[in-house]
Amino acid sequence: MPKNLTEQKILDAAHKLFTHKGMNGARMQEIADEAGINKALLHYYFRSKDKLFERIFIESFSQLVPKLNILLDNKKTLDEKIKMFVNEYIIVLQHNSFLPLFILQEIQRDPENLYEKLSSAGFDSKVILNNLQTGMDLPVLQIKNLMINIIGLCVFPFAAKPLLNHVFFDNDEEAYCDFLEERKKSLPEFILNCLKY
Amino acid sequence: MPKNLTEQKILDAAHKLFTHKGMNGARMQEIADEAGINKALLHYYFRSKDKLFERIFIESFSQLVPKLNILLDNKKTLDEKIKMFVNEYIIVLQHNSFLPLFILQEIQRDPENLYEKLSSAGFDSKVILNNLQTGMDLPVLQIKNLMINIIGLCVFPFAAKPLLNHVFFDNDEEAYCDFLEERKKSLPEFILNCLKY
DNA sequence: GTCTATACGCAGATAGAC
DNA sequence: GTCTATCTGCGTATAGAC
Repeated sequence: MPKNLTEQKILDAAHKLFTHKGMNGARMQEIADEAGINKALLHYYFRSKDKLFERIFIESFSQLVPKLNILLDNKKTLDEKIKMFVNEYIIVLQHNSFLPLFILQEIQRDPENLYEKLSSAGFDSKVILNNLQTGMDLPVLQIKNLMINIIGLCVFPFAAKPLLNHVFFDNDEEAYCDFLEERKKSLPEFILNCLKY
Repeated sequence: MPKNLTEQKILDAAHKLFTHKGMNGARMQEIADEAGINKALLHYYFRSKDKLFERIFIESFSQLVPKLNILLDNKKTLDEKIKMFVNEYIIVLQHNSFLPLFILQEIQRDPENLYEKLSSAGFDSKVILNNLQTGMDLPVLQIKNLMINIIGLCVFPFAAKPLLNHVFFDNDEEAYCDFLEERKKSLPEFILNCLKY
């Protein structure tokens, strides 16, 4: 819980603007307006745009990292892992529609920075890959492929949402929500089917 | 073929910078440097940054649109359509690694603008959906789901490339190329498997 | 066509009153 | 803590010489 109300208003406004427009697209003035305060106050609380962005970005992407570790839970079968992972991953994204594109932009803008954050958030791809491999008995490359497929399938409908919603659902927001809701169930089936051959 | 060499050098430079950094991230000075010419010359040839960007963006994304119409070719079976589409789509992306994120950023930055361009490039989702539906006998929602899956699976490895290459291939560029090459074959199988149940 | 020099505006950041 | 006013630098764009 943040110290006071102003700080929280700034964080909320910054979250909205940064996730919608990215680091380069968002303006400090816009953030101040959105928060209903003055530009100078932003700097009083967070010193610089970089620092404010850093704060928002870490808070946002950190929500996703723990979900990856669902794939490590040895008490579950592969089926259960995938179902639970997809479900929880999509739930986070439903509450943060702009997160995927936000992260993708950062992947491009400053990859080195992101690797460090991933590590310090407790992500280790080798552990996950090893774990999956002992449970599945497939070549490593196929496991990598599978992970990329799973994540891509979760992420893409959000990253491309404005376009997909227009093309496939005539910009009907509710229809798109239904579509995502349905997808939480159908996607694990889609993925698991591919593994049965 | 452009009128002269300078114009071509500018277009090449602009293409590189815009696709790597997006409209907001790219700087006119950088583009001029990359082209080995002066900033003023950019404006002499293209008047404004907006106009230059417009030119590059249309040229880039137009390469992808025609590929979507592969799905309309009634001389092919569904299997063949999907195989050919995935293959050709990925080939374009291999020659334009930054295209996916470039387009995703534009989806966010100015969606309205993009819809118009899609239409004028000859894209009509309803025609494609209708065509697929008569061939497949599935509910419309499932067809939409399928299309989103196919495109997402093609696009994601490129949109997230810098991160995926680091996490799964230790930044070995060649390994990542091999992975994409292999994927051109395995992806259609992955998708078609899901449809056989 | 291509350059140098410069105008102009905007965005991030600071100074200082309250 | 919060404001107004202001500085500084950068990025786009233009003027004008060659």
